[in-house]
Amino acid sequence: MELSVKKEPDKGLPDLQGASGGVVMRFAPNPNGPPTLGSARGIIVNSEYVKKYGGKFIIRFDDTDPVKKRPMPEAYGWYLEDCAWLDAKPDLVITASERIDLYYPIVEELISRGGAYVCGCPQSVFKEHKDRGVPCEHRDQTAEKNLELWGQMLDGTLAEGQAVLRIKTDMGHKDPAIRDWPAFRIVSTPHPLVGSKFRVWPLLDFESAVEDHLLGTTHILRGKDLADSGSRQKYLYDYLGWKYPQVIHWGRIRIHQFGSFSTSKLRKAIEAGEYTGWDDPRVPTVRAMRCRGIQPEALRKFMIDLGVGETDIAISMDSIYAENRKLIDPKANRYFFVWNPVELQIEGDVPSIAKAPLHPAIDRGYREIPAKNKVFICHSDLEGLKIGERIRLKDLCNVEILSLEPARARFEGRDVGKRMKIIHWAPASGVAVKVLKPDGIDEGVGEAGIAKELNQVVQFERYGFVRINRLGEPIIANFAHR
RNA sequence: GCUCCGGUAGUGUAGUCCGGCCAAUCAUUUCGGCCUUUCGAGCCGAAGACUCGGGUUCAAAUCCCGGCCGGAGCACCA
Repeated sequence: MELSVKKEPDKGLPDLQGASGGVVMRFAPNPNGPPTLGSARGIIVNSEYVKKYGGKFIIRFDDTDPVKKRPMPEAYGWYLEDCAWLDAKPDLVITASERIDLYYPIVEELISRGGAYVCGCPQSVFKEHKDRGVPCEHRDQTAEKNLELWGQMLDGTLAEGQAVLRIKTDMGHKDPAIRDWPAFRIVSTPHPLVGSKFRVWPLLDFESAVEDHLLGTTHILRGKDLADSGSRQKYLYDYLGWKYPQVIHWGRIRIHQFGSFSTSKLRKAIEAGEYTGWDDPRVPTVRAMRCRGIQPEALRKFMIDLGVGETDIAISMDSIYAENRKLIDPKANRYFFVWNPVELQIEGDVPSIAKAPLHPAIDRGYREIPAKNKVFICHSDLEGLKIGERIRLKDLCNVEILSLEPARARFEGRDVGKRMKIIHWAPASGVAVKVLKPDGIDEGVGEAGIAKELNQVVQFERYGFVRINRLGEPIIANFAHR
């Protein structure tokens, strides 16, 4: 008898076709800034597939535009740093700008096989040809002529803007995006990494296609904005007799809390001083997340759960925060931080030391906070109090409110009462703390023990999780989430 | 204008290829209760979705056609 089998919900990433023998996958950023959350998705999902099937994970810097998307020399290292932090160390790192002379022999081969030609049409003229679907005069040049012109591109006889190398596809192709696409152009601006070593630079479609072949890439994950690239590149693969990798496209990712962002826009805003830097808590970079105490595992889990759908998605940081909270809640020590502090005078026999657990559920010992007849409480807490009300100062004592302005209270015993309103406080001798949040800055005073938590994630009770980033006066913490 | 790709709860996501086990998964979110010397933590419970219209079929989230909505490409950008 056959048992009916309940369909199991798929966990993790969908299977890749033809991946059983291992995969070679790459993430190919242009290093014109540090990785953003969008890059993190590419880094994480590619590396996760390599972990799943075995093989090689490659970081390839597609830095072939010295002008419009000019690379930042520092950014190459930033990518590697963030990859390591994301537990996605590449097996191989290559940089396209250092490999341009690998591409030139391929061009000659292509020209000889009639797959490419040097086109001298001004951009606007060629666009007309493309729109009408008719070849331009250069398309039928002989291979010899093309080789000669290619040589002139390389040796400087032809100036920037005078010629491009095109891949021959089909000028009558029903999709205008596919018609004879440009593969190389002349750029006289020096490249930030290799200077003026090359003057003829490949465009993305060519560089990426050739590198994917050279590196033995088996599977490509790319944004669906590049969906037409495959159709273009297949012509090149056919001329050369290469086998095209499997391709998966995914949609654009937007984040509610950050709106739409691009590396170049961020760069401008930072240069203009709108943000303090690439790790400003208001910015959606991987390093900003790190400084806020977001754990790499949280990012990994989140990105893997997103999967590889082609739909454009608008996600909320809430899900990342929820993942992160599960990870850091058991790890983070608790401290008191009072924002918008106001003084509370307390009459009577207030204990001179409060003994409070570093964690409510896990035994990690205690912190000792000096108290006295004066403490700080939050202005917002004071506003909610009434004269005569009895409340508890957490881990210290109970008090009865005598007056609100100025704030005064009377010691009313140390035993924890049932159903009593509990607020937190900070010692009069506390340290200044400044919390940088995505939506503003909170300043206040915290207990001195915070200074022992440099580079750690802690929870400020009744406030949220923060990462302590700099000691000093004040101590600087970046806000993670509630 | 030409071309391509999508559309499952507020947000994501599984299921769609190979129709029935889907009165649709999981997470997040929101709300309620319990617990708690912080909390948006924990425990328990609830809310909430197949873009629309036709067709095929005993049976459609799943296949076909059309509409609507959304995204992308048509750069000497990546």
